[in-house]
Amino acid sequence: MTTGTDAPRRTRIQQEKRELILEAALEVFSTNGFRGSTIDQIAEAAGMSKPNLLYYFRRKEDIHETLMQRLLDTWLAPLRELDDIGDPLTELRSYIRRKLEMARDFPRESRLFANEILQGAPRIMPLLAGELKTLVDEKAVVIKGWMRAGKIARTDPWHLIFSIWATTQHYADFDVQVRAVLGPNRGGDGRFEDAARFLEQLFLDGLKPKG
Amino acid sequence: MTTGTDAPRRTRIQQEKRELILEAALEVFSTNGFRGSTIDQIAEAAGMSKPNLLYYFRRKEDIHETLMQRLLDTWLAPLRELDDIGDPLTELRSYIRRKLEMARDFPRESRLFANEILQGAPRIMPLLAGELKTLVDEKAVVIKGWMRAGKIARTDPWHLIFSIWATTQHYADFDVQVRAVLGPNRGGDGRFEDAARFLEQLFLDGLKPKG
DNA sequence: CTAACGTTTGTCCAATCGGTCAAAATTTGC
DNA sequence: GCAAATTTTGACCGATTGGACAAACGTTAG
Repeated sequence: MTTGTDAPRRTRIQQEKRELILEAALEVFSTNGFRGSTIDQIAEAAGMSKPNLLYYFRRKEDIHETLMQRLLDTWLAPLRELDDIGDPLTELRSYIRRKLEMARDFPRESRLFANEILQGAPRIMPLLAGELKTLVDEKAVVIKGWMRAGKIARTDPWHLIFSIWATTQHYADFDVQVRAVLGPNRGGDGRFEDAARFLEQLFLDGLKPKG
Repeated sequence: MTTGTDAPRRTRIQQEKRELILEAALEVFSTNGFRGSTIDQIAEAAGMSKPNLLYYFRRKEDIHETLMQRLLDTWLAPLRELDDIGDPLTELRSYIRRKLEMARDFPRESRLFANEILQGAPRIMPLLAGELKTLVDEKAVVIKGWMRAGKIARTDPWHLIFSIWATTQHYADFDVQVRAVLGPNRGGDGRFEDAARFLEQLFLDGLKPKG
């Protein structure tokens, strides 16, 4: 009731232009943060005038809000897919791989999310303590089951999920640093394959020598 | 020559007030980002008027620059300490522990750094490709030596360092999310001990069951 | 006391910001 | 073609921003 009608009933032009604006806003917001971005920047990136943009989104915050709502769904999709069918280690390995692919293919989304969290998540705090916590708690139960069954080592499921998030999203959020440190040779397109190989080994075997 | 005199020759009051301003600016910048922070906010946090603040730092950027320069040194100190003396696994374990303690004790510094990197590191890019890369390459050689000696498993030293950075700084940069997901019970002060235990196990043994 | 120096503040400014509005241009339904 | 509805724009507004500046304040050495 508070967020307007369920069926926005938009024209074809409205849908296209709104999509154009959201795409431009993702680019601008993810690199400058919310307060660091201006409506003019977004309008220019979308190829339209500022008043024209404000015809489709009345306030700057509306753009950001729409962007965040869409983002969370796609962003949590890989975790939702983590299921009890199949081998646990394989399941976890493919979750890590999927998350790393998202960091590679959707770095702007990752940075937008990181920006929001860094600043204390003022706009999505309820979602974190609600929807997100519920989902993670749910998956923690699944993982605990695997531990009880002796399929994976006993450890803390919540921190395990955190570590997967941290290591994979690092390649999107800290991409500049990763490329700078790896240098021109190793910092090229192959860095994600290297990361995938490393992470797989880390999460499966750790660092202790085989002997 | 381009950065003025080597000895700024400041009075006692100047040193104290500059320190006060930097402390206030760390608080403000780390929570709002550079563009999201105003001189007025920093001045108020430092308990002085805006023109008075501008008497000690002529431009907003000067405060940020001074802050970043100091930050990098202390931030990289744990990695510098990573040495060839002592047992490799112990050495790595204590590096992880030190980094996690820094995330716990200096979260504002971590967020300030994360903010800068997220936005493409416009102000410290030369440092990343220079000083930072040199240091990491140096330590990568040390780690490679451990691998050749059979002391730790063979893997990519650079990505190993990335994963330590990512997992430890996650508890500072994404603190709001961590606390929200862990909930009121487990999200209290004990979360860093839990994280330390988990990370130690992850980096040493991975997830494969012991059997 | 007073001159010199370092410190603090009130006032002001130009630029930029998010957002409004009425009018013009365009598309759409008939 | 034409009228209604939709889309686009130029001009504008008040608020906020980073920063300048001169005057005032305080302190200290002589």
